[in-house]
Amino acid sequence: MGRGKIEIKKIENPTNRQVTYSKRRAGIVKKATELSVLCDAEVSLIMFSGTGKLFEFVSSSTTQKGVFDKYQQITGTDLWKSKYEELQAHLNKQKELNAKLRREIRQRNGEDLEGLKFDQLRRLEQDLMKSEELVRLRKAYAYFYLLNVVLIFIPQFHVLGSGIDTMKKKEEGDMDCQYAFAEHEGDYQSTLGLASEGSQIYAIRVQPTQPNLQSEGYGSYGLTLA
Amino acid sequence: MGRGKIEIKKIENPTNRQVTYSKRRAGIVKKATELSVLCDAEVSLIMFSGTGKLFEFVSSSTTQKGVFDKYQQITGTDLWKSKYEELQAHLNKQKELNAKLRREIRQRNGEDLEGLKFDQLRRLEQDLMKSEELVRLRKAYAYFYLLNVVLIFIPQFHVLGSGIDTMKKKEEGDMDCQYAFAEHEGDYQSTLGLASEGSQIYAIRVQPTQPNLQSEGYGSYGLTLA
DNA sequence: CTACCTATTTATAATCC
DNA sequence: TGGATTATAAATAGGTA
Repeated sequence: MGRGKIEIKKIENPTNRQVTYSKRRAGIVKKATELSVLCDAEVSLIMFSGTGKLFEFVSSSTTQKGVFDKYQQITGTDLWKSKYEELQAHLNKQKELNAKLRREIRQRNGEDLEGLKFDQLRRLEQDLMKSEELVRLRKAYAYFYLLNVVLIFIPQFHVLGSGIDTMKKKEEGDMDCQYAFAEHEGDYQSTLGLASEGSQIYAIRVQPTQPNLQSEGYGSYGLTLA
Repeated sequence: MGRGKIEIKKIENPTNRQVTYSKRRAGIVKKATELSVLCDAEVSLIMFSGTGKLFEFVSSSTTQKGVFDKYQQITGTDLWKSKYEELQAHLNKQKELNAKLRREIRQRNGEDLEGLKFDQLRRLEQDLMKSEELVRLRKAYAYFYLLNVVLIFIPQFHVLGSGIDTMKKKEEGDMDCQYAFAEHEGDYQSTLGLASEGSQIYAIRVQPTQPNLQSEGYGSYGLTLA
């Protein structure tokens, strides 16, 4: 080397250390190049200086990825296995969940019922009936909405039967409005005297020209029972 | 180096090449060690000989995985990106699908119906009714099964009404059995004269002591309409 | 293969610009 | 920093065991 023997231990002076690093780095890269050419070997050399700066060399016949793939293949370990496995496990869970959901849908669709016992089938039937009722209720909402009618839900009136007649009888009841649909743009004069069977929905004519009678809740309108 | 200047090109003699590889490999590993100690650098050196044999060196302060993670972090590239991205994309698709399935279930359960229009709701209602019918049918099967009755499905009889009376009237019909439930272990004398409303299911008394009358299909029994 | 030997080439520490 | 110089240590080709 140079003027006097070198002790192989960390150079304390940062400037000298950096200078030595630059020189020796060039040297080792040259050695790596020679080795790969002379001996037809694949060589990968990666170096980080104390400041974190990267220097690398890799034989022209390959790439860093190529070297590492081969490295992992030969050492028989996948260094990123855990990362991969975690993702894979997550995926498998999702797939499993998916299968369950699909099965549930099939059963709710009247398919794939072979495995179910009488009691389970009875429960499923009741479930479906309940759902049907909810959908019907919602459909009624949607129907009125289509016809530009504001709907008021009055939960206190439990079994009122259906139709406008019952509604008229209960005109003086405690009308604690819980839901009010926003009005549809269009003809506010439309009025409909229908209600979903067995539910507490009433069609109410909107009179937007009248001053507000109520001012709390989800917006307020001048309302009169049709 | 040695006796005379060396030309930096592949050594053709395999033995000499191998010898040179061994010597220079030791040399470069020594250089790498010195570099990492003297200059406090992280060094990774991976070599494959022409025969595929692996030699490696890595600074004691780190590991090959550590070096490569840092390498990828600094170069800003994930060399195994595609591998993970593929998996990740798959996972995301599953999650998305999952959300859709959940939504469908919720809707079939009468929840989360806000976004649906009248027509969609009507379709959903019809779906549910159809499903309910199927579940009811299956329930009837299960009920008869519970009671140790063998059921025969006769698809040709389309609208027969319900009950044992109709069945008796059609006793002479073309009975092309398509489905036959395996008998339940227990009392073969049980007979039930009920059928699921509007479907073609009949309860038939099993007479296992009698010789087989039919021998094709899913198993054959001696049968008499109850 | 590994170890040693030795003539030579290379690498490089110290120094200066 | 970045080269050029130079004295000297290290590396190593080729050989032998």
